[in-house]
Amino acid sequence: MTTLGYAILGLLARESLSGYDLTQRMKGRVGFFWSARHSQIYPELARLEGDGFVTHSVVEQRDRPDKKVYEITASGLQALKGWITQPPPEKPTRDELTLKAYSVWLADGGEAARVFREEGLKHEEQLARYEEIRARMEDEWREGISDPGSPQFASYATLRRGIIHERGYAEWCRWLAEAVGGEVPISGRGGA
Amino acid sequence: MTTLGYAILGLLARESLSGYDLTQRMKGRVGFFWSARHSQIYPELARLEGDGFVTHSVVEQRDRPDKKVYEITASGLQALKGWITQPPPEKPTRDELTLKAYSVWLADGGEAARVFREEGLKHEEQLARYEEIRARMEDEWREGISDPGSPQFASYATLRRGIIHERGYAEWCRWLAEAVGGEVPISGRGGA
DNA sequence: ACCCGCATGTAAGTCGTTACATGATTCT
DNA sequence: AGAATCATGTAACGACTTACATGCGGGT
Repeated sequence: MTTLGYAILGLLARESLSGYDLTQRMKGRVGFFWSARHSQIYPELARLEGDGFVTHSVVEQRDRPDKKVYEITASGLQALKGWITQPPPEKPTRDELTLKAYSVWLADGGEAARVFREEGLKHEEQLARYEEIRARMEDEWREGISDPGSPQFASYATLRRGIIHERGYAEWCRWLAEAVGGEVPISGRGGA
Repeated sequence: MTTLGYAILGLLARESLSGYDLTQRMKGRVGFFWSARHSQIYPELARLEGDGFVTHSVVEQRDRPDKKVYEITASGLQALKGWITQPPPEKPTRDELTLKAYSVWLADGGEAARVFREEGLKHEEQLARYEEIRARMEDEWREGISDPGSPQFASYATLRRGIIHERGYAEWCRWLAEAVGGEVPISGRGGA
């Protein structure tokens, strides 16, 4: 069983979805630390069905093309449950920006500062988006969030991971940009 | 040019190394956010040499097998410099533990708490190792660290990234373990 | 007529891991 | 004699990306 398989089961455990719906949720989506394209999802769904972890039923639609809606089976739910509490295999971290930092001593200070400042901004923006979602969650799901047995709690947990990640990354970028370049441009030349 | 190619050039810009030496430095090593096995490194070195980014010379050794020592060329250094200040393509984050958290609402609270507590410990241990290295760096490289034009500074920068990463990850694991399980076992049953 | 969103697939290629393969030298 | 480290490669496989391919229905 692949990790992608469990990612799909994790979504189907919450609600039945078509391959297309799954693809939408896997598009680098908020709070969900995995991603996949439709070209990977459709074959994986076939494999999951072959293993008896999901079943599908065709839903006919008038105004749109028909779709196959996938549902998790008891066997699939069992497999998913078993996977959750198994310690994950540790995979080496690969981060291209940090790799660039490893060679930053060779670069022009100003240019390097610009890159790390820009990347820092991206993470700050993502952080802001996450904080907004968090505010909405804490507002709308007051009970769910405090109940570890609810999917809302789990969503909140992954979101928290995202917030901590972005906060730390942004902090590091800002520090490094400052250290290599120093001077922040007084007013931009109009570019991004 | 692949990212691995730049990772190798980044190491060779600091010192000339053999494929074997490169492999040692790529074994999930401290402060260096990339990794590769020898089976990937040797072919990549051949490719880099074909592109004129590195050259090698055979060094004969009496007490050990001979080795090919690779050196970065002017062209290789130029390519590396150009790469550093290019914004990296954003790649989707894939984190299996966070994915597990997304389905944690289905799991037994105690078992889940154990997993996240254990993972948290691993990150705390890695953090401790990083902090130790940092202390030594700050002690031994006092000048290098404050000079953005020195490789020591760059090493320190990647190490800082590692520290922030581990700190954030450990914090999240502790929070989640607490939230799902609560009670910490008074005394272990002897296991890890 | 053309583009966009919905909907589902296959094929080719890249990157990385695991396994296969060989050989020298040193230590026990 | 056998294990461990140094040293360099190739082959098979799996995961993921990009591109190819098709078709319906609605809006401009």
